[in-house]
Amino acid sequence: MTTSVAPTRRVLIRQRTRAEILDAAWEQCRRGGLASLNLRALGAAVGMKAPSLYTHFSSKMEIYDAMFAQGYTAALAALPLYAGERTKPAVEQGIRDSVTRFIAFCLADPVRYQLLFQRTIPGFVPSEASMRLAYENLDRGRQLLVLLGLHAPEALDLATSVITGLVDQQISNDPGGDRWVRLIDDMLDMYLTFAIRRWCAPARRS
Amino acid sequence: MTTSVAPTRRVLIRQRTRAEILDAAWEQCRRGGLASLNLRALGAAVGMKAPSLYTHFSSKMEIYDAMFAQGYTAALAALPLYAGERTKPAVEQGIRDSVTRFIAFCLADPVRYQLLFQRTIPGFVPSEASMRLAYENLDRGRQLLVLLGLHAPEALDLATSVITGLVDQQISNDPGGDRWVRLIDDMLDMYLTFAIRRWCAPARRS
DNA sequence: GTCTATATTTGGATAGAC
DNA sequence: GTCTATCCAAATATAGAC
Repeated sequence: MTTSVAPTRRVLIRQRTRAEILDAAWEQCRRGGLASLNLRALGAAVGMKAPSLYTHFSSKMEIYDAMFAQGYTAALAALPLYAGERTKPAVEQGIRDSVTRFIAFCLADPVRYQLLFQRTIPGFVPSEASMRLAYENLDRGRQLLVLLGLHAPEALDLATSVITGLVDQQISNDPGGDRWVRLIDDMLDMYLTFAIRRWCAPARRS
Repeated sequence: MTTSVAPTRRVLIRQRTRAEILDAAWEQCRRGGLASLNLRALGAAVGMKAPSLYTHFSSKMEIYDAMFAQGYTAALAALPLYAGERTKPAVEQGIRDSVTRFIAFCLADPVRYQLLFQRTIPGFVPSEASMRLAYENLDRGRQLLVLLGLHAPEALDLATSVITGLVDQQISNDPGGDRWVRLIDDMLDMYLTFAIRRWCAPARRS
């Protein structure tokens, strides 16, 4: 316990080196795809040899895990909790903004999207700490829907489904373009109209 | 030209061997993931050594390509052209059936889905012949929507987006379960209601 | 904390005998 | 057409010197 009291200069340097390595790792993945992460090249990019990386990360998978945690932390930052009025039109607009921002966040870095939201790295299993960030993220989406009166778990599942569907198609079939991005407003109209009618039970009917 | 007149016994045997290899390749991928395809193990599975595979396929990527073509051929078979009545309710039911069948086809073999509909194998680029099968598949979806009066390209893009979104979420977050499969009918209600209102211009407006 | 050297594994592909 | 023998090229990870 006493060890963490004084944030030594040495510790700060280590943290900076770690951050540099992760930056280089992102850069390398963006260029060659998520699976292309390579310790020799990564070492070279930060001016060291591959074995030296093991001073900072105990394995390649731990690097992926740190990237995973960074990505979800960024996602949470991109989706602040809604703090506007609680009137229905305001909340609905808040949701529209959040979803639009979330999709922009995803498309801004397809490799990050792949790491965070698809299961594509063979041996990679996120640590518990990282998974907590992921759950927190999903929960933020849930809270948004609750503000609209959408408490049903199905409402959230359908929402994640239409959002990731749109992002996936955009990335897979029109990378860098806007063929699906253009459909965001239609998608939101479609989803909100349906979800509110289906799960918001205006009076007491099922 | 004259060479293809007589389908020799030798040729038939070659075709059977090819088919055996591909079956084993699917099996191997289903077990270890799409990227796990390995020529030594594949050879062993069909009772030969790795180099012998090169008699039948000129490279590993050519095996993926053959699997890709097989997969899309199966997809086309799973989605026969609609041949029922042309009344609107009948056509709409036909679409619902087709989509439901298509989703079942996708979920029946997640590895196949990954190969056909996601970009996940590093160096793999489908051949032109294989791509034609992929386009033919998409076109079948387009034809279905046209029967409903949905000619807008956006209607097709939104449809592929909601369908793949549902499949992706099911595979990624509840493999083998039905958490998203249960939402198929809701998803169809949502999409069809919206798409018809949005793009079917009942009178001459917009 | 970083290096050199190396172990270890893996896996695609080719040459040439049979 | 299939084999054995090999080549070649990654790439992760460890040992031990400095």
